[in-house]
Amino acid sequence: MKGKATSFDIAHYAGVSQSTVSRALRNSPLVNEETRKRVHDIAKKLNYKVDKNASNLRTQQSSTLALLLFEDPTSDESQINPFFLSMLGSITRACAKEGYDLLVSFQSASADWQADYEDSHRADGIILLGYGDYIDFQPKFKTLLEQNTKFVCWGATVDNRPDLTVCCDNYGGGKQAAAHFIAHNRQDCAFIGDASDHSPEFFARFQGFKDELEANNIAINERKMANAISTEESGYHATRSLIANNIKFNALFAASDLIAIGAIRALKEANINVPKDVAVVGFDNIAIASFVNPPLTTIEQNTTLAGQMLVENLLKLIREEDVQSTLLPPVLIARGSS
Amino acid sequence: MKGKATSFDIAHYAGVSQSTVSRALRNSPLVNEETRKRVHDIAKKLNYKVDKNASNLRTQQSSTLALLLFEDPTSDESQINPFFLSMLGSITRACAKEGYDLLVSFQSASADWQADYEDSHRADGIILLGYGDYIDFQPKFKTLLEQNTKFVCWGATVDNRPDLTVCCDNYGGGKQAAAHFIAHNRQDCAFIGDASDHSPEFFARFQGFKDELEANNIAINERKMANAISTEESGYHATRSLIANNIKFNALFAASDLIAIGAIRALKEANINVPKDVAVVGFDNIAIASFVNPPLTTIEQNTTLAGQMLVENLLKLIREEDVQSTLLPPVLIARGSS
DNA sequence: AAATATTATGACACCGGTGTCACAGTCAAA
DNA sequence: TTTGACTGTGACACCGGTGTCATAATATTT
Repeated sequence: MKGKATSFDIAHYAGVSQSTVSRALRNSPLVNEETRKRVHDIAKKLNYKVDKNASNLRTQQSSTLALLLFEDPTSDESQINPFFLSMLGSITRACAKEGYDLLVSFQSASADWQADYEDSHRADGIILLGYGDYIDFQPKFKTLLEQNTKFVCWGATVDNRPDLTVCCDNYGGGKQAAAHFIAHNRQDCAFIGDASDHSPEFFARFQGFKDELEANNIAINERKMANAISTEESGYHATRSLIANNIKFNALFAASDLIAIGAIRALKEANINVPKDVAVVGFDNIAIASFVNPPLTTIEQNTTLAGQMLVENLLKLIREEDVQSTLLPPVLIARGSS
Repeated sequence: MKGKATSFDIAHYAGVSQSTVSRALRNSPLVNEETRKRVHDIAKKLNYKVDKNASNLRTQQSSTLALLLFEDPTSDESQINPFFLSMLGSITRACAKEGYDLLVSFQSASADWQADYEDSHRADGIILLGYGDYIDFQPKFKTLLEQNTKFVCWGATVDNRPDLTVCCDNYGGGKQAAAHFIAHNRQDCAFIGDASDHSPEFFARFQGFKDELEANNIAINERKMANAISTEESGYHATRSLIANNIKFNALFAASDLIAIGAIRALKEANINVPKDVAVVGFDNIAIASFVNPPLTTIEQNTTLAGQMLVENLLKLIREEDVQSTLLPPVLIARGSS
């Protein structure tokens, strides 16, 4: 057999029409059981596989979802944020479970990616995944909505469409971090992350943290805050600058685990003991967190659930079913760093 | 505009035939520059995107590669080996650079995955990625070859087809580990991993390690070897069993970083100091390695390069160009654990 | 001016399936 | 026996592009 077998080849061998082959292979109830079996057998023998392109073209759908990963533009090119990798893993699994393929693609937030996947029928829907400056995204979200492109995003919110967002209750997570410090009698708190609204997730974490402190009559000093993006390097430098400015604190909430790990490095370097002098709490619970020294206390995001929800919600959107806004509950994992 | 725009719509607005639109959009030299521009402008205005399914169907190729990830069947369902995640990242990037999309899929080694991607024209070629029991694969490799399916694999070797394999020089890496121990005067070596040929990569690492020791007149005692798969848990238990059997050693080579990290946990628990009492060397240089305590000395595999080579070689195969067998040089990264 | 080459375009078959419609054959109800 | 329902199948248009061939219009050569 030269080239791949087509349904016509099978039709030929089975002595039926190509239409019948197509129906038989999709187990249409219209075909006779005996015919169905014969066709299936021949298909197997010829190692026949339905041509996805032809089938997708006709049915106008692809059984494929696209995952677009937006990385922090300033982060190190060579390493992907482990939190996203973990999400990627869970999304892949969730897709497989639903019988969908997953196209993975890295994008820079500024690029002209909108609808490049869905309009071209490469994918039935898009999952957007990224930290960072989602402000750039709003006009693109608008375009996507206008085109009726199906998409969900992690973290970022889309105006008036809470159903398109799956995210962790960052605000609640921030509160948990604060409550944890208060419970351990650490009231002199620092925050490292991005407290501006450039990064809505970090912002919400900070907001929850601050609100909980204030609810307990503890103010957070602006000088005890430093900006960082989600890398170890950035956390390290931010913390160093606090230390260099002789800022004192006995508790540190980092907006992500990578930041926290960098912070711990800076603290150690300055001979500040963790957790004795400064308790540190991170966010994400990436795999590394439990292996650093001391093991990192952190607010866990359930990536398995998150991936599932992203996929499920997206499929609902595709099927034009109702979708609820999805907030996942974070859980504080207490370890040695606090 | 209801529904997506097609090339006919553009043809209509541009006052040319659909054929010309198709040519213009692909910048065929056959079309007049002025026409080309006009068509492009209208396409942009209508937010037109070429339907990939139609185009792929006609051209019989998909500009897509499939990545099949085979996980250690016994490993924890919820976590993906960080080394693979890192590979996944670099493969994704390499694909993007070459203008290919990447379909990602998790598979169990035993499943009936062969050719499910390529024959169906979902992808032009397949990348196989996995540790573990590649023995199961050989018959499937045969099927793939018979079908003339293009594929490359990481680690595993395919009979008589070294060009289909990209892998790290595991044997050389093992030698480096041994040389490192010898240089630091640690001659009483243990090995944790799988020294059987179920796992060709681990086996090669062990073989190199052993050969280098023997080249220096050091024998490795079989009792100082324990089996483990590539998880922290497994490394922990294997090491514990060595300790429980009162086996003594002052150097430990783990077949992967995860195993090494588990081993360190077991050693610490038994109050054996790393690196003073036992020097530990791992393999992979996963992200976690530099953050554990003590930081792990390890044999680095260059995942960026590996991903690139896998993609490049696969594309060469697809284009029917010659491919060389590719062995990547590992590099020992000395850190605190040795 | 005629012959030839070049350029730009349209018509149309084709890729390999899916879905609709028509229809022959069988069976049950009227 | 006729009518209507049901079953299983084939013919055929269709999805939205791509590639080939024919052809009209223009430029170049003889």
